[in-house]
Amino acid sequence: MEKSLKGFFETFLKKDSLFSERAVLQSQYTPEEIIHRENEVKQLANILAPCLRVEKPSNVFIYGKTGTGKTLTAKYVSNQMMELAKTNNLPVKIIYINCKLSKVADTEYRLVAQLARELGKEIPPTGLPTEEVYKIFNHAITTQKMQFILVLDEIDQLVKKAGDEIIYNLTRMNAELKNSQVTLVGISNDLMFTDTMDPRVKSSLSEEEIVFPPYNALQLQDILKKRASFAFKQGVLSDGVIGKCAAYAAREHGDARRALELLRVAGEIAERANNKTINIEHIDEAEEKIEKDRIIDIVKTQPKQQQATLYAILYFKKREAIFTGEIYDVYKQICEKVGLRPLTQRRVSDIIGELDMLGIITAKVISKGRFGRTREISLPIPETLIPKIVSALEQSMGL
DNA sequence: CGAGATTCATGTGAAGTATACCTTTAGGCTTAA
DNA sequence: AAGCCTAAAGGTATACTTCACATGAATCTCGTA
Repeated sequence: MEKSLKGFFETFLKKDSLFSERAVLQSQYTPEEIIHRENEVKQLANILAPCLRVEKPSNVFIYGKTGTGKTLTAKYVSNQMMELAKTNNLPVKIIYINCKLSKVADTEYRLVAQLARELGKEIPPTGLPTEEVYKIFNHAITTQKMQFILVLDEIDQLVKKAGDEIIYNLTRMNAELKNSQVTLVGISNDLMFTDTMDPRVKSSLSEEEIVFPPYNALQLQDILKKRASFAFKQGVLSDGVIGKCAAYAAREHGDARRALELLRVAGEIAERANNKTINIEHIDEAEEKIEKDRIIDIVKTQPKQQQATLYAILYFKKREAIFTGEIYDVYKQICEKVGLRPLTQRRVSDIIGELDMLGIITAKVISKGRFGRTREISLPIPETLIPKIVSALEQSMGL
């Protein structure tokens, strides 16, 4: 056993990789230059530039669908500015926060706490009055005498969950600050979400707006080609692979992140299968794997109650439409089996809503007329994945 | 036959509760001078 | 006397419960043709 494992590692080392620089395809990677987004980069830079002269820039609201380069552009521009600020010793600080990473910034308290932590303050996970955390944050900002730019990614998630007062409070901070100023950059991929906001908040957040249109198939190809040339060794990509990736992604409203991921995973699959080149079939496989990993990951990291609820839903997998009441009955049985204290239907109803938000299930409120009113739940997940999710759930709940 | 009332099963909002965690404060004990 | 530790008091955020009311179309009711 030991020997064969050693052998495995040895051949693994000897086997030459298809990749020359895998990181280039990973989503956190920020390339040296951004193609097909020159305009947006310029716009954002123009808007934010005043802070280099220690004047307050306008707040900016950026929106566009997923994978249209919003985050990338924001990061790119902020990196450049930070660098410039550093070399010229300018008092500028940019803080980037992704509001979607739950547990990091999905309530007012958590967001402000996270902001304060970015400034090196220790904030407990609970216990302090939110007001107090604001004070700490305020203090941290005032003492540093700087231009602060807060980049709030996926801001729609935050507002949906915690209301728009947060943004109002943040924009209002400037009135009280003497030395420093705060500029907000909100990033959202939900175009409609500003409609639900208080008009005052809306207008203060979007003093400037930048819209990111989706990439078209050609632009996607350019991007993929560019990255692929860094990421892979020469000649490992078969003809048509890039085209297919781009086509896939273009179909999904021009999502470049997805296209890149597709390419990377396809590469990994090919490599693992000891293939010398990446073929079109690998792309199909990659597509499946990505979807699977994404869902399994979400499912596994859910709290127990959410898992139990989901398990109850999956119990009905064959049926098209499932109703809340049925789910709750099954859910209670599951709780008993696993030794979990069952929650009330009220709460389970909310949990179903949360699962819907996560995109694992689709829940729609319908009225069945004489037979009451309920949520109609269905699974947008491919059939083949369900057994895998079920076993992942069973494992993590100890069934 | 059709308009309006009824009804069902659950959605949904508000308010209350339990839990986990925080800071502050006041003793009580230890320690060093 | 000063310093440090601990426990109690007083406070908050979050997840959840309880209570009460809101919904909205299928079905029922009843007046009318």
